[in-house]
Amino acid sequence: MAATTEEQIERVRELVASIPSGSVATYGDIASAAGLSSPRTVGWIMRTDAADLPWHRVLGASGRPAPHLAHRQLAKLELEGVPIRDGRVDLAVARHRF
DNA sequence: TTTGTGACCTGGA
DNA sequence: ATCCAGGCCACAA
Repeated sequence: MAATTEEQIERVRELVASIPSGSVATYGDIASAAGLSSPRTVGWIMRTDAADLPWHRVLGASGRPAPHLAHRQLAKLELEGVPIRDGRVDLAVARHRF
């Protein structure tokens, strides 16, 4: 696969949209499942063309999103029933398996 | 074109 | 546990 194509972006959008409420996924998992070359590309998509997607269900591998979003993410996730421990998401339980 | 930046990941100190 | 360095890909100036 060469550079990122519309198909890849579409795939990522589908994956993010397919995450059920109460579950979360990591950038690395999405990148791997979508066939992207690097997890960084997923972050790029989120920033540019994922405003209408449940991006708040996407976290980093550390179970903690970016600093500026963390506040919002955790609040929404907690409302959806995602297990949060000490400001960190319990990936072992909330992680969605594709 | 080159450079800097970013909603990342892994591994080592 | 946290911090740093290298690798990764795409974009804006």
